[in-house]
Amino acid sequence: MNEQQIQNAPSGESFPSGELRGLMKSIRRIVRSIDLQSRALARASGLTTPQLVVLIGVAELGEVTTNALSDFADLSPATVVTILENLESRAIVERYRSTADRRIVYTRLTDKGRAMVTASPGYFGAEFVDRFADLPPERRQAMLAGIEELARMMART
Amino acid sequence: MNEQQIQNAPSGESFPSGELRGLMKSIRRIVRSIDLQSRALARASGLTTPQLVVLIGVAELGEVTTNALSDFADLSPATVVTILENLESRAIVERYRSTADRRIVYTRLTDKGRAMVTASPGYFGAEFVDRFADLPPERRQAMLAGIEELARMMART
DNA sequence: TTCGAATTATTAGAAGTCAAATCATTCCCG
DNA sequence: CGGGAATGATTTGACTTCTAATAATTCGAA
Repeated sequence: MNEQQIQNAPSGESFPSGELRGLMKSIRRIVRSIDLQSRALARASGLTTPQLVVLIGVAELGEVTTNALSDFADLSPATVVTILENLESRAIVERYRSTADRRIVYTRLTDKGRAMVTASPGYFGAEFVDRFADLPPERRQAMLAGIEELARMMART
Repeated sequence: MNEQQIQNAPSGESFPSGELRGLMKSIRRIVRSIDLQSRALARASGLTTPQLVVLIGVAELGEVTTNALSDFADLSPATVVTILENLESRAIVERYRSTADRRIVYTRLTDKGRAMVTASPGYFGAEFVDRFADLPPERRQAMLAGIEELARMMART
């Protein structure tokens, strides 16, 4: 009878059993919303959300390694490679091996990539941004603090 | 210059431009954590997180339609069908058409499925559950409220 | 009654993601 | 020096998810 069974065997635990249920429900809604938003973004701009995150990573970090982008974008190195190959095939980024250490591959923006970053849409849909902007600042802060804490607690599992 | 460009053109907007950046970062960490946790869960128990969510949906809703499970699990109907076919092939659920309305396919647990639900692990890893349990109740509440609000705002976009 | 619209489920096809294995290169210690 | 360990990137293979199109059935209004 391990700790995880708290959801099925709630009695005597240190917090209400429904909390993790509700948390999973909210997370699933967020995950799906992000997925749908990413597909909509791709239809509209040609970039999925992860592609956009990686692209902005390249814009911010300059000449950057695959692993650094993996950390920045919270994606596995394998996935970053897939995304970079896609962006490279569209001439949005270019890649080249370091001469000092030939294991390392640097990625940087092309001119076209710079233009795309400048013109890039935001991560979120306009409806969401509007709703977010309408919240009182303290509500926004509370929300952000909650999400950050959750992210911190879930990572490194 | 549309609303979404707030992240790139922060000046004169109604909230700090970094907030959406931080929000996306947190969401990406959560999405990835859930994905990794789902894979770990699958290795340990043979069920991914979405499969477990659907299975619990069947357990709670009884004889249930594909669309009802789609709402419950926050997955497209197509994905629910994929998951149900998998669970059916493993004799965890069984499916049959309604005689009253032959468009409808009901799903219910088998005996094996009932046993799996009883023995099922929780959605989250033990480390997370422990950390969550250690939070003061008001922190947990604040976190849940923030996540729920975000989920509400992001859905229906 | 009948036929077009709506509903329910499914299939087909396309992307994205990760773990594990692998390749190339560099580091470092004996 | 020389060779095993570490590092960085990539490939392989499997899986999940979605949209769009399709099939089957039922509903409802003329």
